[in-house]
Amino acid sequence: MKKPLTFEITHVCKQSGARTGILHTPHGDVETPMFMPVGTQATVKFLSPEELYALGAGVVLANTYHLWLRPGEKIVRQAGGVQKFMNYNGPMLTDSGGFQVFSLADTRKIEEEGVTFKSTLNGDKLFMSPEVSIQVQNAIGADIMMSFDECIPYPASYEYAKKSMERTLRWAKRGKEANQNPETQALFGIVQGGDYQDLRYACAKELVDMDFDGYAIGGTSVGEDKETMLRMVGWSVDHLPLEKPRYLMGVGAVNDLLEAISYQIDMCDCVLPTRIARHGTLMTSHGRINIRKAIYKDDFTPLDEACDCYCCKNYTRAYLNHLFRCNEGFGMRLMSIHNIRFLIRLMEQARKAIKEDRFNDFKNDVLTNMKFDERGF
RNA sequence: GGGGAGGUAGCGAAGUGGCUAAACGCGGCAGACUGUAAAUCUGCUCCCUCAGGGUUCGGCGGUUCGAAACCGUCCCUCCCCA
Repeated sequence: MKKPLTFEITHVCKQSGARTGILHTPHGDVETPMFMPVGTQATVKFLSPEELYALGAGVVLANTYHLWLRPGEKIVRQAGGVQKFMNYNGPMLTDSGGFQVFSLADTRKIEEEGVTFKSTLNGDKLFMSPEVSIQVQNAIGADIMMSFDECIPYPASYEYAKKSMERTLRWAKRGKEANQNPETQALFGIVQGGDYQDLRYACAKELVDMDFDGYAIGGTSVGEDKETMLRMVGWSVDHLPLEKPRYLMGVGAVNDLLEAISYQIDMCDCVLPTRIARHGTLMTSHGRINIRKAIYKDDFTPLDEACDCYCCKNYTRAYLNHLFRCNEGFGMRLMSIHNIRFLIRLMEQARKAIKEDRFNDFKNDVLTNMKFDERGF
């Protein structure tokens, strides 16, 4: 059977064990480890596809739940798939709706068959199962699809984490069997199991037995501390095959990304850079700043003199401060461009360091020189 | 000249005898944000030696146990007619 996705490891860092690779997708090749910007509603908020190419965005995410509700997967299919619909010709990945099981917890009910959501748009009763999620993702047509899982909150009891993880495994199997496009759309399984070693191990092993195109680590970045997150990542990764791509879901703080790479993580996505940009918080090589602050009102220096993005090359902090205070969309756009470019460039630098067998040095330099606080951005 | 409306914290605007240092919005000052219900959310925003105290609602005077609110007077804005 033709494979929709192949993964090639190009180097393993002698210092750290971190690796670089190339992900070959139907919409092109991308280098790993990489950061993937999130475009939930078939758009990375405020950014055009041209800007995404310019940023070096490898893979862009879209969201199954949100596109299912609006405009509906049939429209996306009629458009010729999500890439045609949004005019983005690079590789794309759809999250399954599993995160909405977590983020929309107040308005949903989980059962073995699937999850009943109360529509966030009009209150309609909606039912998403592993089969529905895959059908919708088949219609959306992204290069990589995710299994429909339950992203559980932290903390969760052992009993609940176990019950949920076992159900997520059954859902993964059902989703895989429901996939109509196994030769053109890759499907990843998602390791769950909360903060419990044996559950993470068991989940990973079962998923590997099912043979997915890649494996994701889910259930992190849901309120736990950094130490806990890394513990969960470590356990999840222990029993995953080295030759398959590994995707740590929902991680985008600088220190988290660098730690993830140490665990041979190849892909990360996060709304963090775009969300905080819209809220006026920017990642810079000297740490985090909030452009709203009065001290930037007459600061005519670039946001980050070390950055090569369109925003930093052409505009000042004073101008960004002004645009933010005026609530101008162009400010949102410039700041989104910067934050995404900041993380993508960080990953470019990480890849270079890996290839030069000095990733640990690189990581330590970044974490000390950038003066990032506990949050890591 | 005649008639009418009104002056409340940086701005707009509620409040028309005690529950009011005074709603709410804006502005300002901070904080949060990790597979996006997020251009969102939270806190603070008269002064001070701040679990307390001080001084306020155009000015002055009065009524009252008590006034931003009631009365008198003065000042100032805006609208209509001439």
